[in-house]
Amino acid sequence: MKAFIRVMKALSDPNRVKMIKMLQSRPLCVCEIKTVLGIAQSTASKHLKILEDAELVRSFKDGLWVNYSISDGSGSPYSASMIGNLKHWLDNESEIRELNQILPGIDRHDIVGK
Amino acid sequence: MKAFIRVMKALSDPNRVKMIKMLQSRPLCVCEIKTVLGIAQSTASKHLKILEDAELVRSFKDGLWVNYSISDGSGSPYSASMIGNLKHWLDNESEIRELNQILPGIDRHDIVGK
DNA sequence: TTTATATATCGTTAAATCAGAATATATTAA
DNA sequence: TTAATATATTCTGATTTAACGATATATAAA
Repeated sequence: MKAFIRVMKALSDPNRVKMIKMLQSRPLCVCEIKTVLGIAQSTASKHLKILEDAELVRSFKDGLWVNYSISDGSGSPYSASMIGNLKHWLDNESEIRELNQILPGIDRHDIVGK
Repeated sequence: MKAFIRVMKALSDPNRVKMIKMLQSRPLCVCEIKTVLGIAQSTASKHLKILEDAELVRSFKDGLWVNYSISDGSGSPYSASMIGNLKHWLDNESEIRELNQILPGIDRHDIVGK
């Protein structure tokens, strides 16, 4: 039950759902994600931790960067199912379409501020 | 996006998930649900409202009783999908098995206190 | 009409959640 | 070693959530 609730809670926040949808396009670092969503770095980092605890995403360190990507689903049937659903769900929502417009122009090397 | 979040939030509480699982056995009134879960009547009523707002359950009045049942899924693809998943998910969890043991012995006419 | 009963709503309190700023940690570059 | 940078963690305040008791509403029974 706890694992299921963890997945549902992880998907109960708009920014976290947007993160999932973004990561289904390509892996991203924290600074790319916070830039697209327009939120503080600490906020993005915490959201990603919640997604990772629910086994919806995973992370790999690459020097100074941490790359987040969609989980392969092997960890939890609940996260695997929801990831599958979210491949198509919400695609027609304006909030999601905006992300997909911005995302191709985002490059971690161009991100300036702190 | 809001409809999706509403469904995820509705399923983010253990008592509400238990309600869904119970209602997948048979329709129930509020007093049966509160009795099985051991919670206050007002608490049960509010949880059911949240489930109904997410289109996961529906209700019909029958005199003094209000019968809650699982939604037919026509209202929302998100709720329809989650209801389908929850037909089998969590069946092996001890918390859910206990419910299914208690439930057959529950009859609204035998419920005494307020 | 009066009484009893099932449910919904309101009021309150405690706990959980989310936000950003500030700080700590870890790695790379100089 | 020192400086710069990406991320994680901590702290604090504001908002949301969940619980229960008390009250309001609606229907059935007497």
